[in-house]
Amino acid sequence: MPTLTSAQRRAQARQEYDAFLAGCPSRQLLDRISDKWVTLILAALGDDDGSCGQVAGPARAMRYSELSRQLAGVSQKMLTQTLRALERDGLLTRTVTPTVPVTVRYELTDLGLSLHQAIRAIKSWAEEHMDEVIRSRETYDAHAT
Amino acid sequence: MPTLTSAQRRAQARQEYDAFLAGCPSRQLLDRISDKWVTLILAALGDDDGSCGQVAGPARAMRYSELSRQLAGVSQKMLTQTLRALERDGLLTRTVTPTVPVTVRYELTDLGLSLHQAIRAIKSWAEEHMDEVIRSRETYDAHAT
DNA sequence: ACAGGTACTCTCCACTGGGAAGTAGGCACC
DNA sequence: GGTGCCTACTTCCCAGTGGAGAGTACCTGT
Repeated sequence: MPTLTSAQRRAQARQEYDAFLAGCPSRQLLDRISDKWVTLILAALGDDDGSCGQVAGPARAMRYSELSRQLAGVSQKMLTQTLRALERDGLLTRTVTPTVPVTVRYELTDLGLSLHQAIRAIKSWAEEHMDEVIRSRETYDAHAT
Repeated sequence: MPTLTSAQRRAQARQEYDAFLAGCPSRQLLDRISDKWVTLILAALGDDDGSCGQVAGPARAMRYSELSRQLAGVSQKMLTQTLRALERDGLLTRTVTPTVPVTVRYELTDLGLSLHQAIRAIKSWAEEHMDEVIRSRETYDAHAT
């Protein structure tokens, strides 16, 4: 085989890279936090409100229905799925209390709390710079027209 | 209409929330950085290698093909799309030089660089705690079996 | 006995992102 | 001089992911 097409070369590179990717912990975490609902749940449980400074409250532990209400955009499927994933990763604990209707409480672990701190940094950035981003979008769109 | 079903109430809550959501800058940003490729491009351009401590290099500006190589997992479609979005948001600049085959250079703006700093915090967290997460997953899976 | 609440699960569907191939347009080799 | 290659994309098609909404199990109050 004399020459490889660029497509072939790219495919090969990707394969090597994927193999390397699978073994990279940081990348795995990135896939985890690159999930909209993960960050929102972290924010909701991490005492600061997850809803832009309105429904505040230092609620450290929350019930399924509370989370569902606070993150109103989430589908029940994704809420359950995401909570399970976070529990699996040791970021929160799930406690079932066999009360009248069962009560399930979700609470951040120390690990989850520490990740929440990192996410707060992103949130601060957003609050500080989001207006710049929005202005940039406006001028960009204006030029594009 | 005497009673609303819980489904109806939920639907209503979601609508109000969505309307409010649209006006929330932090949430908009969250949608932006909750994109796998956005963070990876930020990492690649932000001088520290985006590839787990291997292909290091303080390359501040990169060409399309360089990015494509370094983030080998990305499809060309998504790379283009993501770069355009980041340019629109004022996080990076796109410079076309009409050389023999056109050369396009992408470079972080100060704004992009500052976001990169925040993302580094997440990266540090990952490097510090990812082994705990992995261990948690293993024990969780073991119990589930 | 029947509506209601909690914490889910299930099914269907629309949209998103991936893969691969195509495009423009200029050089370069034969 | 035509075939082929380079970069930086765009386009098309398809599979997988997430959302909407209904269904489930179990108990309670009236």
